[in-house]
Amino acid sequence: MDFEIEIANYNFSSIFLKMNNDIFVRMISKKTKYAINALVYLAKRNGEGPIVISEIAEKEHIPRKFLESILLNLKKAGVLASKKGKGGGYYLLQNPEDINLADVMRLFDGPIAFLPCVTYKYYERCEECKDEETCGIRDVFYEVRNKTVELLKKANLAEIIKRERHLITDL
Amino acid sequence: MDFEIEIANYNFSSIFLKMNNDIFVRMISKKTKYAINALVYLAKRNGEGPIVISEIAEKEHIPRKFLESILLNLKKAGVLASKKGKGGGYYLLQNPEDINLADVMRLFDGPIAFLPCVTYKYYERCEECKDEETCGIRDVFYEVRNKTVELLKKANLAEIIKRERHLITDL
DNA sequence: GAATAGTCTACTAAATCTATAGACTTTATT
DNA sequence: AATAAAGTCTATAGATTTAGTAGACTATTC
Repeated sequence: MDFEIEIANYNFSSIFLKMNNDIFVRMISKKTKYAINALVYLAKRNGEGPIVISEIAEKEHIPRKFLESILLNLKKAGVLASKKGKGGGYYLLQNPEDINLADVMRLFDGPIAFLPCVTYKYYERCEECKDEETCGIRDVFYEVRNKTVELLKKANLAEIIKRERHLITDL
Repeated sequence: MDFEIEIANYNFSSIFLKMNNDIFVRMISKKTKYAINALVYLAKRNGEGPIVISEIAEKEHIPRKFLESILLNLKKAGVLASKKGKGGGYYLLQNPEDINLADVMRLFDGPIAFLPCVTYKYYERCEECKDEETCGIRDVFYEVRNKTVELLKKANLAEIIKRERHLITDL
């Protein structure tokens, strides 16, 4: 991986205005990241029966109590199932092929689009917008949303694990 | 524009978990939206000399005082110039072709990537990550970032205005 | 019935977003 | 020189979100 492509025409002052504070603001939340990591972990051990929270927390470096609530959310969303008591834990309820990053991100962080007027299920007009029908900005962000969702939908748990294997092989 | 494509394999519970509060959390900030709208406005009137803040604020439905600080930021970034006193105002310092959405978004909202480990200039390791080199999740988000930046870089002010004209024609 | 393991409710500290208020500086015009 | 126009700078604040933590409760297995 390299980022050479972009160096060519980088015009702007490269300094973010918010240099003093945290600039990683619009990224996916830790909740989503933890969820994805936990799901990949469970996908790798799919079929082995329930896995306890503490194992996932430890192996994936996720705060245990925080992970609890995340897994609970995934259960409510129908992605995971759980078993209480000894020998209990969490396991996938769907096939690894059917759980993709677009859905996980939406579950925890809401719509993937950059603007409310180009979301799939949560459409909302931009307050300041003069005419949505002819908005060139919207047109761009609509394109970006579509491409992003397309790539994230392809990225299911099985695919992520496959990529991991490829990356290891290429080392 | 329609969203039919996606309906086919939408597996998850379609209800966001954070239904009670604002779900439009990860979208671009109002600051960025206002900045883009102001820039497009200035691009349309490029060559007419300085435009006063209040005119932009009024026409684009942006809170005046808020817009002030945004334009100041854009000036500091070298995108705009200003003139004080009577007959003053703001105007583009760069060609409309050279001001693109990727740069504007970065300026106000920080990196475009979904993960700190795939940013172009603000790389940071994910704390919880076990091995970045073989991370399938990173691989996916790297792809998404590249495609997104590609589309957003193409979207310069001239392009946005061109799209607007096309959309009007198609009505 | 004891140990294991998930469930639920409540709380908190820190940060960010979206502004608003007001004093100050520079410039053009009369 | 005075005045009005217009951008600049500093400070503040309410609302919301994020990333947790604490602790009591419930169900299951041995």
